[in-house]
Amino acid sequence: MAIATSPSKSLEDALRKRGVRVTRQRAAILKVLSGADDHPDATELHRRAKVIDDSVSLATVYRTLSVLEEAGIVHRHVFDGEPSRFETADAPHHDHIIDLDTGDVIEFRSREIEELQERIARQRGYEIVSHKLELYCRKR
Amino acid sequence: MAIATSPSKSLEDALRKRGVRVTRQRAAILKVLSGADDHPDATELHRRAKVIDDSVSLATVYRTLSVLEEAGIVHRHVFDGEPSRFETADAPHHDHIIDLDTGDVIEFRSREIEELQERIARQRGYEIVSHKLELYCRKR
DNA sequence: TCCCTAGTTGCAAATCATTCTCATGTGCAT
DNA sequence: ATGCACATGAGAATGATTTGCAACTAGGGA
Repeated sequence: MAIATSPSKSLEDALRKRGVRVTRQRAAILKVLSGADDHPDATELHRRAKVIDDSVSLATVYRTLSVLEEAGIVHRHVFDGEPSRFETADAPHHDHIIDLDTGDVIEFRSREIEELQERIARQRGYEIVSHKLELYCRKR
Repeated sequence: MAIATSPSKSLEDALRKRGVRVTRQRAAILKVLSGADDHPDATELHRRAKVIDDSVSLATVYRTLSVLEEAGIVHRHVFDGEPSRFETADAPHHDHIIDLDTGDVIEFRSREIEELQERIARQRGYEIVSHKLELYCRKR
């Protein structure tokens, strides 16, 4: 018989394995994060987490997001002029198109660009720790 | 005899031509901006502008930067976790390497990446309004 | 299962960058 | 030189995020 492990449960295990305590509020936030298919910000995550556990405070949402980011479980995206948005780090690396009219975020991936970046940094004597490629766009 | 037009004087003319008033404080900020070879933030620009004209307030620095940005005379860069930085828009378009250890900003340019971005956006039915490519790096 | 304690939390106050309000001042077309 | 639409300084307001602190609790060990 297969073990039905929900995505947030396996994230909880991953956290415990790293010595991070899985509290009631962290579990709620994890569940929300792994169920999200968009790129919510802290306030929105707070709103959603409260549905699961009304006691979760906004401060804890922020604290938890930092913890999860450091654990490599979520990625933070800072788009121009808006609060940070978050997504689980399970998907392979990708960059973003931000629809300026709707705020929608479309993910894309380009191995070619990635390689060019690598080459550029190397030429200048640097190694890339992280990078950000955002296309602020409008429908044609 | 050649007319010695300082970089900030020609910026002043460009502004007046666009119907933007060149006030004492705007002139000071323009002089600082055109003399800067780094990427200062508003507070740093305020510090420098006060040397020229002690009356310049931080609020006016912010207001002026917005005006200059809209006039296309300066570019604003929002790097992760730090206040916005500014530079005059005279140099051709370029992207940035941010040295994570020193905060230094190195400019670079890649026509190939630019074209790839263009293609990616187009494929998704978008046209690029602006884009951001930042490489957060460490010396190798 | 119960305990203990280092790690967590909620709340509110604090920070930080940036914007806004408003009364006063001034660039510049006429 | 003059007027007035636009600018400015000072400080309060805003919005996102962080922090101080006293009360709580996860989860390893007895």
